[in-house]
Amino acid sequence: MNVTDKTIRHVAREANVSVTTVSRVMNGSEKVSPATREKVLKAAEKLHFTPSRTAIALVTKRTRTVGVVVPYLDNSIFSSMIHEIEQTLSELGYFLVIAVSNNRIEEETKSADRLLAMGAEGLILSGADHDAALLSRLGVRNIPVIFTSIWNEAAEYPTIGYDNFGLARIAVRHLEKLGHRSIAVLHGPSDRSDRTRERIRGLVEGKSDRTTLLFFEGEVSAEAGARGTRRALERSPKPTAVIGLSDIIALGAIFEANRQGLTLPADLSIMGFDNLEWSEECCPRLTTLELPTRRMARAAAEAIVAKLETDQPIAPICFDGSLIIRESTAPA
Amino acid sequence: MNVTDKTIRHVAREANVSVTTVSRVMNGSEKVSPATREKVLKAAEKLHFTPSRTAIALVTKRTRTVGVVVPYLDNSIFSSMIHEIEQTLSELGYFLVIAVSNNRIEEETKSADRLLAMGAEGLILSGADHDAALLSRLGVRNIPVIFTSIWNEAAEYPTIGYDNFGLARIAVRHLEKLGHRSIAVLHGPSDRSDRTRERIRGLVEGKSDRTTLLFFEGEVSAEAGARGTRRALERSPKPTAVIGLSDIIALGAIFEANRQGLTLPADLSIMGFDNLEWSEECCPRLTTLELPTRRMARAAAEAIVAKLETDQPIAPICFDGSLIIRESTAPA
DNA sequence: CTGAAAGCGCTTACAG
DNA sequence: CTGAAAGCGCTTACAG
Repeated sequence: MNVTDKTIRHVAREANVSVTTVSRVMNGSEKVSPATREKVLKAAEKLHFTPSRTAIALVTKRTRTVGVVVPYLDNSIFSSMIHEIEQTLSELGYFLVIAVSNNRIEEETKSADRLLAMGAEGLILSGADHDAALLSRLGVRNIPVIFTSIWNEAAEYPTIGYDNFGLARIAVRHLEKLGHRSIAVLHGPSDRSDRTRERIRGLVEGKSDRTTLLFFEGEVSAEAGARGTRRALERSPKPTAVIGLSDIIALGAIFEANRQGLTLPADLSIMGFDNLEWSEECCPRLTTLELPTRRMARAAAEAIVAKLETDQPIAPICFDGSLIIRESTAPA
Repeated sequence: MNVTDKTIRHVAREANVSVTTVSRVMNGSEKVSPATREKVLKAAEKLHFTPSRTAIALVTKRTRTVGVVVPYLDNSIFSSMIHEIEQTLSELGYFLVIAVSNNRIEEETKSADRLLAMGAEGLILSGADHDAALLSRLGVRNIPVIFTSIWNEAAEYPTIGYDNFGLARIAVRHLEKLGHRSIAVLHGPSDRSDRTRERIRGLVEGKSDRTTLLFFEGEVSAEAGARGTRRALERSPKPTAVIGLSDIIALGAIFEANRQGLTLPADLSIMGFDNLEWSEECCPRLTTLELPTRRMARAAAEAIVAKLETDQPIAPICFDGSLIIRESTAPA
């Protein structure tokens, strides 16, 4: 890509062979004599030759690039998901391009188009809820797509994720088992996230008739968690437990409870969703639902590459999450 | 890039002009009659034509892509930095590719090479401390580079960042003004981060002779912050204040202090560095040094594009940070 | 096992 | 204002 960059022709000249032969060596073709291969390799090394990805992309119509758009980057499990995807793709000889949607459909659509423009041959998206126009464009162009962080066999594209509904049901049952009958639920924008909607549904359908759920919607942030907790504690009777549908929201709840001078978890049980890096470390240590982020990320990356390489259909996968009981929840 | 994708030739045929003319229209050249331009635009739209970035890159030797490698993605200011860089580049018609180094020189080198392989024409790196071989490779290829998050006029490449030394000095003086004479400093791996070293130097050179600094090194995480605090509180006399050289470390300190039943900030003052999104919300609200991340990110992106477009030399910039005094620090 | 030639989808002198 | 032709750096039939 640079003036000083050597081309395949320089190598050919240096090794006294044709560019065809150089190309074959660079691509590990068998049909080259060991001696010739040696010569070419030596010449390539001597000239610091790196094949032009651009030229290769133009002729092969392959970029070996996959795109992923995530709702958030900070204070979320998405950064570890990206890390795992990148690692897996890298092992498979692929590149990753990423974009952030802030959980907004329009931003996601713009981001996805941008990633496509950057050469993404396949896309990994969060959730199953997307702009219809985007989906149809992807369909027309025949772009492999995987929906992650969700499990939905009826979705337009294969989902590789986990069962938000079932996990939320586990959460509410844990709280009920401890005797909680009035629970505040702090969650992000439900109209913009099917994962959130699924969790809410799991809570609602998983709870017993004697349990009351109070919902507070806000952003996915500690600030929103604190605010939701404040509003929840103004109710009477006060809820005895709060569940944040993301750990960062639960963290805000802890902050607010501390600020109000409550003793945790005696005065208020708090649960999260994610199991972020600091969740075990916070005070009290956070009871939460661990999501199978890394396994999911790896599986998604592998599946999309398999699809790209051998046109193998993508098999939907539902990974298990797990309840991690720590110190932030106690009997009501 | 796809079978169904139209090429410039299809458009030319549809509009009854040459590919040269289509190219000119797509590039907004003046030398096209309005009527012809109209015809071409109509044809392009009708065929859903999108020029192949790959082909354009091959012939122009320009990818309009810049790469940035950051030490971390989660629990850090780097995600907002990336967001701002991406936005700026996007406004300027450029693309962003990113990679994470985990603050390790070797990973950074690998990442940088990967970004270059992906077509990055310029690189934004954190700090001024990098693999010599990488730097020389960048020099040979004449790749524009900017070092961020640091200020160092003697660096091999222009720095667009802030004065970690000066900011740390402000921090220690704030604590001293409150009467603290024994201060625990919790920081990340100093051998891997010149930014950390600068901050430590600022603390050491900024403090008065009567103040004692106790250093505890660990990862950049809440867990490490908690562990460092634990060890610090085993000392006698106990430090009356702790400063985490990142907010996430300070958060760990808060967790640990809470766990030990301390009353904050009366029993222990805690300060951070970053001003993350939740720093104002935590309990007690965190006194910290706000870093000019967004301004810095925008300036870096603009500078590297200017360099790429007009070969304008990159002017180093030092942005101001600021001390934000909140509730986590009190008189000793 | 090796190479000459065509072609991927564009841009850019050059000529008119 | 418009177009024919060469060429960017590779790969891939095809021929030998």
